[in-house]
Amino acid sequence: MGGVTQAPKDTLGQLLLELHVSGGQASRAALTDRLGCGRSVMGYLLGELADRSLVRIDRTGGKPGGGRPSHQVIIPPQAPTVVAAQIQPDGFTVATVGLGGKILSRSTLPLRSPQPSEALDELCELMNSHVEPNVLGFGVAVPSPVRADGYAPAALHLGWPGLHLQQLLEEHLRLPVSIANDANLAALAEHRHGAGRGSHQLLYLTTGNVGLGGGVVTDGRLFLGAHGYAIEPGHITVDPGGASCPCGSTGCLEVEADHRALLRLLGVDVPLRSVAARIESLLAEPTPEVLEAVHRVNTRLAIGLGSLANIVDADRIVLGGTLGVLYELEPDIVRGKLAERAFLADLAHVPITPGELADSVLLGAAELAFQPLLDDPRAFPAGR
Amino acid sequence: MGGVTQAPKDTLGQLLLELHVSGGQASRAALTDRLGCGRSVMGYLLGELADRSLVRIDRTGGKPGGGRPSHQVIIPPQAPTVVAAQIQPDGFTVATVGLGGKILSRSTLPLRSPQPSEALDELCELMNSHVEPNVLGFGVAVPSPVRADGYAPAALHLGWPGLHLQQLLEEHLRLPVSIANDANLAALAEHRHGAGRGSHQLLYLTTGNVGLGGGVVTDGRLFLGAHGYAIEPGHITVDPGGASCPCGSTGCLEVEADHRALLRLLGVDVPLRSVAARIESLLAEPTPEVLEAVHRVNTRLAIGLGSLANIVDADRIVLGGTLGVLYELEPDIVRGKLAERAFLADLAHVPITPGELADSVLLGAAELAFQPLLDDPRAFPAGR
DNA sequence: CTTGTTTGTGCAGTAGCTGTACAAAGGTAC
DNA sequence: GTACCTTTGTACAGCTACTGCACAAACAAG
Repeated sequence: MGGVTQAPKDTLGQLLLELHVSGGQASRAALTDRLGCGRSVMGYLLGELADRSLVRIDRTGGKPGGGRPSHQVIIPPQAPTVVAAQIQPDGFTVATVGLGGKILSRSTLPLRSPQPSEALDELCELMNSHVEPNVLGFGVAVPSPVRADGYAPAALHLGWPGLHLQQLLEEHLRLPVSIANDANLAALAEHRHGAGRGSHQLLYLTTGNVGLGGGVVTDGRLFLGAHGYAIEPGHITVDPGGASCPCGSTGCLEVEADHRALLRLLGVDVPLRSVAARIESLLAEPTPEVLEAVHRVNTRLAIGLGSLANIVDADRIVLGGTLGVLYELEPDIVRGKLAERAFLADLAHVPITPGELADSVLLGAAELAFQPLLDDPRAFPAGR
Repeated sequence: MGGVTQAPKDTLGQLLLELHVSGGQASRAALTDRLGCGRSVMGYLLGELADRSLVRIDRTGGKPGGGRPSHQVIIPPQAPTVVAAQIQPDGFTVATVGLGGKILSRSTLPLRSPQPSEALDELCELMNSHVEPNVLGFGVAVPSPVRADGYAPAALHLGWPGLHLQQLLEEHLRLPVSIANDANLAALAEHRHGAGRGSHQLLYLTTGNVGLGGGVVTDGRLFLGAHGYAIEPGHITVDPGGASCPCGSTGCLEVEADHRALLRLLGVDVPLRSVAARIESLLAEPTPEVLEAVHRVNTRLAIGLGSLANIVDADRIVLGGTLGVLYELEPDIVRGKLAERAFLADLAHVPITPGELADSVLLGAAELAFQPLLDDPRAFPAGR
């Protein structure tokens, strides 16, 4: 976990972050405004970034508007990039991502071996093949909780045992590696580049093929807790007398409201890897039975949302994946149940939106790898 | 809310905070160690603090130990103080508190009028009577959620309507006023001066006469959420089919596990203001019936703790007030149930301790008033 | 009285801003 | 086209909050 808890130390990091979340391009005047610094400071800071080939200044364009037109600040092609990887039950996705959050190239690899060591070898080979001279490091998203030291105690849905995943990967990769939980990273990505932009306290929930994960982003930083395990929304109790959960508890939100719960209500049984696809096809043209099952699941979700809202006090809630689709089938119901459970109106009157990013997890992994650069751009080679 | 979310901006604030949590006295060498700075920096910083009469250096004493004995750094009597106030259903407590967290004087006032405006007039008079030349400001703890702008939407147990409490108090007080929720402030106080010292992620729960509140302290800062309403542990759902709660929901932890819940199980009915006292007397020599009721309540509490642990990932859990007493009657039961509900062993294997402070709420209110000084000591008048 | 260890001090130096004055680049009015 | 306004970038001196180094002070052990 590469310092995601640390806020940028100085103004320079803030500037680079601002440019990064603006998609890699912004007018100099707008940046000065958003940083709240003087114009001369901006000149100094941009000089520092330019020394490190992190920005290029375009002195021509700019929209008029009365006075001298502002320069455009652009992240150039030779700026640093990172290699992001996503581990999924059925395979890997690897991508090269540039500052600004743009995916420059991507490749996928089906999981061929159930043995972690063999599978990781293949993953590392693919990741290494993405390395170019300007790659800073690797970020890896894992469908498992991840401890601050890089240990993944239980990639339940992969069938892997507890592994010192970061250490294992570092043995095969020659650049710095950071790893974290996939749902946490998706939350971070939606905050930086998606539906959570500008939020001060973002609550994010999502479902994959199985399980229900999420994350909280407070003032731009992932809420990681003491060990890195914070925000396991799938395992808050929504009904102590409910179904038993593989985690050992009963009535967890995950067993009551994830994709499998929905399929169970419908009496559908499909293999793990095609759960999400099946859900999607069912929701495309929902029958009355499907809608009723959706209603049951949404009701459970709203109970969980209520508990979370009372703890987190979010100013935005983003629902990733098909969770957003389920919500949009009956937003008023979910909002109503949330309002019942929320302790105060302010806790419930929060914008709820589906996620905006198709590759939130992958982009989040890239954010993880970019974080050291954003935290302290000056620590990176000043080059010519 | 006076900037409790802001970490000290500079090293000077960190130093003053370190001295503050050390009880107002520490050796210069120990401080240098804990700040991780050079000895010359410490000299410079102590000079800055001395210029502001915030410290006195005692060059004599010090324990030997091989080399030159280290000076003692002491907060002198003329250092700034604050006036802290606690609003309770049956009256007010007001105290003058010094740096280091020592209560210098205190007074109480029974609540004479059910009218907020009259009651607040009396409170302000008492608070003003505590003002001396070196008082920096006021901190007030309220048995209600408090919004970041000082609005208290529902002091349910006082019977007061929503009030712009901070504004109302400021009209009668001539020094800066900060207000916040009492349970949040108790959490902050236990972190700075009590059972939560040194914790990076503290989860605190407590009960008063009625209700169940708490707070989270992350890296030394109160977790306040988007509006200031974060961490209402009393209103997470522990049983959707459970008793209805005045908040409009059902099966809230508060109605299932607070003091009234315990008395309800025992068929005892006493007026609000004597609930806590009655609980205390019952627990002093518990009968088998009392123990059984305690068991029921502890079981509910553990369900809530499980949900909270899975979200917060604390490295310490502190139970304030009689919650700590209930826990200590059967710690293994609570720990066991928590382990069942926690998603991972690391989330449950957390030290659980009763609170250490008799006046946690009052001390927390003082912390609130001290915060601007700790955030930026240089902003306060230099020279003697 | 020497040696060793730990601690405080003086002072020159530096990074990272900050403010001010001014120049540049556009539009608009006449 | 020229004068004038607005907005923006630039140059440069100055400042604050550290940082590092060399050295002196205070004790204990021998």
